[in-house]
Amino acid sequence: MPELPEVETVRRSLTDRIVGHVVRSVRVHRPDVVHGPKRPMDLLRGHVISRLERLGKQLVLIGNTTTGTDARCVCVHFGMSGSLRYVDRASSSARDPHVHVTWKFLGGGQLTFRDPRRFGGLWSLASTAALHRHHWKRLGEDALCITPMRLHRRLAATGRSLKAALLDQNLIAGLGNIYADELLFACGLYPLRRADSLTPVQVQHLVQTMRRLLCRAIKAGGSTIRDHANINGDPGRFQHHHQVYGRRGQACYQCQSRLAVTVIAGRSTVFCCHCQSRGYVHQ
DNA sequence: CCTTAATCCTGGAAGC
DNA sequence: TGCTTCCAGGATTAAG
Repeated sequence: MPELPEVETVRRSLTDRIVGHVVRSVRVHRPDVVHGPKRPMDLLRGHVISRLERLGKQLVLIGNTTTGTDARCVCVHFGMSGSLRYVDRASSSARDPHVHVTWKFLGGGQLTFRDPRRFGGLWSLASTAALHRHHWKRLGEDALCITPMRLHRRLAATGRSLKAALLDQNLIAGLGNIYADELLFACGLYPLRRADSLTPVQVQHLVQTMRRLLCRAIKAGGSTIRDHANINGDPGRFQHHHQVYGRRGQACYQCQSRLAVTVIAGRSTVFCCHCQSRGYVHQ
């Protein structure tokens, strides 16, 4: 379940491998995974990869034509089980039924998009302007860029729980179930507390803690629960640092009390009743 | 407009 | 062992 740190891990390592390289061919094995025009030239065939950008959990491959400057782009949603894999030289192995798109580069490199559960997909866009004007129009600010003041403004505008608000990509982009739970624990905040009840100082602490958490996770190559891996197949290591995610019923590392679980916005939410009550008034 | 719930999908784990 | 059932969840869409 790639969230911001996992996608950023992929962005950085893939940048090193494909920026400046020319896409020689594109094969779409499952057309329904691609949204928008899906001919090879729409998916960057004949383009040189100029850069890779990320907003929240979405990664975009930006290409320039070898003659012009206007850039097509391919936006990658990883969903639950999506992954990108890069090899310098493709080996002739039996086709993986979960590989939906393959790019081949001049020089022999090969990039594949694999997604067994198919919650993810690719969006083919004519330009970065189209990306920002349409595809990313409603997406919130990136979790690593948002300022305390701007997050406070957005949280203050919703009556939902803090957990539900943090998971809403239109409010803030990048957090999923893992990092939302880990963040709330790190801040000592009760997940069901109303988002609009946080003071500016509390949001400041939230943002500071969020940046630290996400940066530590990126340094560790993200969290590998089941599917996430870097482009060479290496798993992340941050799952060993999780305090609450996936630990329902186990002892809190801080106070040893049993971690509770509840469902918020359709997602199981693990938290410590004792440690996560900061500023919450019980009724 | 705001919020919640259902939907998509497969592989792994748990239960019998 | 082998079968069934359940569960995980990001983004979109529909419904309230």
